[in-house]
Amino acid sequence: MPKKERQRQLGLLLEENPFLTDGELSEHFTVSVQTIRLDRLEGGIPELRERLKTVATRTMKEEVKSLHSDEIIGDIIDIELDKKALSIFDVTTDHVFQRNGITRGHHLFAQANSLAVAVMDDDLALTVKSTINFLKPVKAGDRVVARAEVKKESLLEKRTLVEVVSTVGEETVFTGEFYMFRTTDRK
Amino acid sequence: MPKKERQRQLGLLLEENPFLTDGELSEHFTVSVQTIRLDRLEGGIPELRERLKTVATRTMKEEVKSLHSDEIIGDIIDIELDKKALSIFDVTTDHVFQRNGITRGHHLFAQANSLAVAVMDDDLALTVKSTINFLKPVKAGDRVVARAEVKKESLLEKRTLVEVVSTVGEETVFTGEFYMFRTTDRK
DNA sequence: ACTACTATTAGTACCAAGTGCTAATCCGGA
DNA sequence: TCCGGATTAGCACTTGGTACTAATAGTAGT
Repeated sequence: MPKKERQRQLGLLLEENPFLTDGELSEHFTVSVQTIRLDRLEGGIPELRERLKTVATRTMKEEVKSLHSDEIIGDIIDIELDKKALSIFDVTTDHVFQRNGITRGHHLFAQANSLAVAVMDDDLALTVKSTINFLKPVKAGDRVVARAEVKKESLLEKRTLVEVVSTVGEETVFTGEFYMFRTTDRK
Repeated sequence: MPKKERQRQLGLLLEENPFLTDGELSEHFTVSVQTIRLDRLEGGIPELRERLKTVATRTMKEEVKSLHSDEIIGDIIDIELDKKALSIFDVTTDHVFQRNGITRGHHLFAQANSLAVAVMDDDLALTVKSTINFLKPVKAGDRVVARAEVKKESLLEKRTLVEVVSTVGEETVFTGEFYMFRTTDRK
C-alpha cells in the first residue's frame, strides 16, 4: 500500500476510533511503530492521550448542553408566572434536515411546549391538547423568539389555554394553542 | 480538614472535573501527591488516563445515539411509503419530568412527527399544521408504538393528511393529525 | 512514659505511550 | 552507480501514573 493511501486511511480510522495506540495501528497496517509516528506527524494527528482529552472535553460540554436543552428547550429570558413568558432558541445545524436545511418541526414544538409548561405556575402542568401551525420554514442560524401568553382558565376543569407565537425577526414562523392541565389546586 | 471530608470532596471534584492530575489535586488540598494517591485508592477512583478513557467512551456512544435519535425519534419498524408506518420509542428517565416521572410532551410529538415525515414518499416533506391530543401520561420504561396512516391527499395543494396514533400496550396515549406539505411533485 | 495505631510524606523501581533526535537500511529510478 | 524518499531501529527523556517500602508525626490507651 502506498504511503499516501495509508495516511488517508489512518486519518479516517482514528476519526471513528480515537482509542488506538501507535502499536495497534502499526499491527493493523503491518508497518513499524516509527512509520505510524511519522504518519501522524505529517498528518498533524495528535497522540492517543491528546485525542482522548479532546473527545472527553467534547463530552463534558455536550453533557451540560443536553442537560440544559432537554430540561427546557430554549433559554427563558423573561417570565411572569400565570401571565406570559418569553424564550429564545438558537437554531444550529443539529436541528435541521440535512436535505434542505429546514428546522425539524419538533424542535419548534418543543420550545413552545416547554415555554407553555414553564409559564404555568404549577410544578406538574401537563399538555392535554394542542393545535399548532408551522407558517414559515426556519433555517440554521435563525434565532427563534417564542412568546407565551396565558389566555383563559377554567378552574373547574383545571384547564388553561396558553397561546404561543414564535418569530424570527419580524416574521411569525410558528403559532400554537396549548391546553394545559393543572395538577395542583390554585392558592 | 479531616481525611474523610477531603475524600468526599475529592470524589465530587473529580466527578465534575475528571481532568485533574494528582499533582493539581495535591495543590488544591495542600497535601502531598502520595496522600491523593491513597485517597483515590481508598475511594476506588481510577487514575486520570482511565477517567478520560471512560468519559471519551461515553461520548462516542452518545454521538452514535444522538445521530440516530435526532434524525428520527424512535425506531422505524415497518413502513409502506405513502400508506402507513410504525415506529417504537422506548422512554427512559432522560425523557421525563423529574418531578412526576411523566414523559415530556415534545418527545411524543417528535416521534409522531418524525414518523409522519418518514411515511411521506418525499425527501422534503414539511409539517404545516397539526392537532394533537395527549390522552394518558407515559412513564419511563414504557414502550410507545406509533402508527401513522396517510389519510387523504390534495394533489393540487400538495397537502397530505397523516394520522398518527401512539399506544402503550393496549392504551392509546397520543393521537395527532399532521397536515404535511409535499415539496416535490408526485410521479 | 511507653506503646500502638493512624495519617501523612518521601523515595525507589517500574510501566505505557508517547516526543525528539540520530543513524542505519532498503528500494527504485535517472 | 549514486541519489533520495520511505522505512526502520535505537536511545534519551517526558507524563502521569502503579506498587511497594520506609520514615515521621501526632494522638490515644494503659
